[in-house]
Amino acid sequence: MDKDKIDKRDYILDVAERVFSEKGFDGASTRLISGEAGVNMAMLNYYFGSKEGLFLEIFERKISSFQNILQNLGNDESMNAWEKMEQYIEMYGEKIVNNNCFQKLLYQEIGMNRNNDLSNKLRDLLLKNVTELDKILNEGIAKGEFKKDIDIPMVIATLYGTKNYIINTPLMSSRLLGYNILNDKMIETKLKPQIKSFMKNLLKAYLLN
Amino acid sequence: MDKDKIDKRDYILDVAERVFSEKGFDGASTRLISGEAGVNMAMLNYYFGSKEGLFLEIFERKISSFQNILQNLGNDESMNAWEKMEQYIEMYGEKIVNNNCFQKLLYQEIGMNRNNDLSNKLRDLLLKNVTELDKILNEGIAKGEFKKDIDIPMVIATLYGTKNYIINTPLMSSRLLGYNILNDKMIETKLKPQIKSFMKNLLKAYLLN
DNA sequence: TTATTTTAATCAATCGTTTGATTAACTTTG
DNA sequence: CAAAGTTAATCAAACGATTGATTAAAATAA
Repeated sequence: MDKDKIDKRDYILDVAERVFSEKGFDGASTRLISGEAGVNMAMLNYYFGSKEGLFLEIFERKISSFQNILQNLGNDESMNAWEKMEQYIEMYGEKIVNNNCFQKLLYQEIGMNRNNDLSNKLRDLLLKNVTELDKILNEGIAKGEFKKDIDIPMVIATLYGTKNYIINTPLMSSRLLGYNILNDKMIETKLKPQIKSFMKNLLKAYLLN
Repeated sequence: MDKDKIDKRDYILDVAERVFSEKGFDGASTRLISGEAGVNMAMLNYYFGSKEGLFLEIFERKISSFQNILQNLGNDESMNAWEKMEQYIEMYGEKIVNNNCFQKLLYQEIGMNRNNDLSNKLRDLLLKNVTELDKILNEGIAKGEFKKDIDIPMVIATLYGTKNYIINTPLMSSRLLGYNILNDKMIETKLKPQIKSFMKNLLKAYLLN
């Protein structure tokens, strides 16, 4: 059946996403990925052409869902700039737990600073999200909600940098925070509320007049 | 000469540090490192035992200089907590340019979350730095300089996360900031002042009463 | 000489990929 | 309907290339 074929492709992508994020691109061998997925090694090349093709598809699968989530927020006229920021932080806090290993994989690849098609594509994708945030911050300045001298690029770097620091170095962060952030329940009950609350307080103090 | 031998060892370490941080541990083959350093491949194993031994020595070379830099600050009685924070941010801003590729290599390895001796050693080292910062923040709360409800671990994560985000994704950050942070002159004249100034303003707004 | 440093050649292991054969399901033909 | 043909899916096996590591010989220094 066609359905089964799609499911199997998707299943391989699921497994590969996990293995890549655990081991990195180089560390995740095609033998390991195919082994974990319970399929023959040759299937990876059969379905995705190459290891890099497989890697690419993992990201492309997510792109569409990334695209329009933030655009609706940016164009919403019923909220002021700070309310949009709060909403942005809420969504961003949710993603930490939901796309944990995808986010890690994403920034791991970007951190390599390769100049291949894949890396450039990923950078463009992330910059699209950044542009939405940039729009909100500029709107806040224009409307007099935010201080005039705020450093927009640095605010963006802070927002994403703090999140990445925590989820990319879980063994460090767990000792820093005092609880195990590799535990899903801890992420849900402690990390998510903590990071949302902190970011709102931090940016409220910095942005608002 | 013994001198030359030490110099050559050190030179290999310099080159390896750069290559590792550019390509990652797996991506940096012994052939590439030895080629860049202009020495025979076998020299790496002769001097450092193995590839991992070489990797380890790169970090061990830096550890001693890391140790006591911050301790002097923490024990200084002539400054109040916020002045110490400012001083901390100054030193932290300087390190961005000075130990650029070492910092990158450091967090790249920690991000792997391996459970070998090396990774555990590195985590302990970083936590030592963190402890100093923790001390300053607690002192500020105790003395009534800082708000009582500040989130200390998250402040630390923000400080290091923002820095790492910028230096680990230079191609992203350059587009975000509007200038090329791979250019040393740009780092010196623009990035360093900007990140120092921003961090002081951000934390001043969040920490101070 | 003796001891140390450096080299080229080679090792087994692993990498991503390709191959040719086989299976199963669907389509076409008679 | 049944036989023949066609297709995609899957497999074990092997490919050439590259990996980190080792060797024994050559070069250098003491």
